Amino acid sequence: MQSSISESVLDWYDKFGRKNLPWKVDDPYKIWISEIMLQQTQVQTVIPYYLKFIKKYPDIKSLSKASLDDLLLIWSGLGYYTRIKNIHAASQIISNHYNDMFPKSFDEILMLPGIGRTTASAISTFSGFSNRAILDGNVKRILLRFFNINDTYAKSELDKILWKKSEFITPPKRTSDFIQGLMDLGATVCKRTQPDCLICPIKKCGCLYEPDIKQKKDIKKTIKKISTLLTVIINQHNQVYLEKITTGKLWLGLFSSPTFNSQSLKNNWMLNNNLVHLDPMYESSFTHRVTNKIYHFNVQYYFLKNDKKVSLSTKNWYNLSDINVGLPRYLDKALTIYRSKHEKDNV
DNA sequence: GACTCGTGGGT
DNA sequence: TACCCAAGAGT
Repeated sequence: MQSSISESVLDWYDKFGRKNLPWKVDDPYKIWISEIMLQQTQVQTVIPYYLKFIKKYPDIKSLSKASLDDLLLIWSGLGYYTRIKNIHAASQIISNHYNDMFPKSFDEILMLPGIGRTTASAISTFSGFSNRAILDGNVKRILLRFFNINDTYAKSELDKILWKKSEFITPPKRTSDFIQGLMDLGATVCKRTQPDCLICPIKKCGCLYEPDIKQKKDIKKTIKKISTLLTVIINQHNQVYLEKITTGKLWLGLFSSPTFNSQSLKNNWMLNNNLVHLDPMYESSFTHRVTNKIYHFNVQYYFLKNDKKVSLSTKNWYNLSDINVGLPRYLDKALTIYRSKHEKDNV
């Protein structure tokens, strides 16, 4: 007689589950913020961002008063910036239409921007408003292995099958603990690499996974290499010149030193701003990977003395020791290089 | 349905 | 190194 998956997962969760995560609280607002942060982002990365975010914006009311620029600043470095734009939009909806109370019904939660089926299920179930299955990366991996599902389906069809399976194994009682336990199991036992099948609580439930059988590999995707000129300008007040990114979708709304795809475009910009007389203090280069692209940044650092010929806007300068706008990680890297060189120069 | 969106970590 | 994946959703 095989034990049921739900009982086994719940027993295991009671003993080994991650119950001290900071978003294990009775507040749908905080659960919402954590669930958005956790999309495609590992727990250890999220924790410091979550703590800082909740400290500054402890409820819907404080959040709904924040500007998008404020929110991009606190999200800076976490990635997938559309998430925080959606949080901002959702906060306005909740403030205007739900009287600053996070909605309780699954359908209302699902309507909010940035919230799909898994996130809506997680928020409403963890909040005690519903008892729904989820289908995140952990649950997908567990189901694929447990039921030995062939990876020959089209993606949409596979998702349908996996959702059915997830609903099938998800119990109507203690649903919150079950879906949390399932994710914990995926993260700590049924891992992507080197799964610990010997200690797995649902092995005895009829798991069909055989770790020794090699899985077929996906088709390799080509990685684009992109070369970019990054122009870091520092003035005599230890301020850096930054512009808001307004083109494309990547890093849209964050702030950066000017970037150029070619030397001639950079030359034109230098000419238009009366900067051609400047020589770089030094140069550096580094790479920054973005999913299927690798940016190779060639950085030139300029020092600008008080120079009235220069036509850069006076509004675009930010104190290096306290930059109060959101930056992409690549600019952090570039500024870290500057700071380390600057400190050496002062020794 | 394929593609995009960031960054950190693992192999 | 080059590639994969992580509490996915939107276009």
